[in-house]
Amino acid sequence: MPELPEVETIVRGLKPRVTGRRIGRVRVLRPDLLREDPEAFSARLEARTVVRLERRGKNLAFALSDDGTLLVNLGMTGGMLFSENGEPAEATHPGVRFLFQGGGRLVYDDTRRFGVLEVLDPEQWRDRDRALGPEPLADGYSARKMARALEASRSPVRSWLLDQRKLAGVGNIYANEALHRARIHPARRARTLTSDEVTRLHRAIRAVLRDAIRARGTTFRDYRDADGERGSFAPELRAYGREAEPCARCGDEIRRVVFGNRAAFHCPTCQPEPDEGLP
DNA sequence: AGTGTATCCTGCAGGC
DNA sequence: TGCCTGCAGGATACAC
Repeated sequence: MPELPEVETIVRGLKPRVTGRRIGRVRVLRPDLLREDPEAFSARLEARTVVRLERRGKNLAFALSDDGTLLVNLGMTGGMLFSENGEPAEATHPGVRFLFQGGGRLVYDDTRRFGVLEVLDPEQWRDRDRALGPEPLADGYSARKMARALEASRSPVRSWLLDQRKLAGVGNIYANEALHRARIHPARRARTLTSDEVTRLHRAIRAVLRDAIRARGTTFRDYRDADGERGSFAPELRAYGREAEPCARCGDEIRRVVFGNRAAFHCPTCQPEPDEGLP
């Protein structure tokens, strides 16, 4: 569910609420969200202060006063809900509750429980951070850098975009949207993109992520921000979820194809099929 | 190296 | 109304 724009929206909402606050009690209602036992997890958080909160790819990283990091991946249906008084009204499947000293409650909520919460020591966090690709919205992320990385891969470009080791934060919605905006078929092999196409794709990714952040994310069904509010980007989607609807650019019918185990949406006219070269 | 498949889990929409 | 199937913003492990 949550991709870069959704996680960014949650982080922005949470930051002023949790930064500088000391964690009191941690209650684990759903131990399968963790990779260690609930007692150990809670013990590594209680009495620590959140000194900083940042987004890395699709993850939330809470920097703690003892140099540990609480890393949260929201999976498909995870969310972080904050309430100053009592349980957040939107919490339907609470998994972990963080009670702050002096009031304030943060609830990790997740219907399907594909999410993961873990406390990392500095070395573990450093390794995890290194394993992720660059941030697409970083100033230093140029079309040139992207071109070099694409050249090294024979994967379909949509699969490349979903690989968090190549680029951190893009998921299925925004991969499809960026490819539609850039007029590139999702199954094109990464290394076959022309330099014009790479330039368009680089620009399209950054534009669609920024547009979606401005709209506070896409709510298809589950996604809610830290206050339980929906994102408003869904009506602006041009390809994702629009099978059989007219393409906003040319009017042809958007098609849905499946590869890499995920649905891909494209306009057959604007995003022509790659000819894989007959024998 | 890349890709299809399965897995974790719940809820909802659509067909009959 | 009820039952069944398929599908979903993610990540990973496996066999070929």
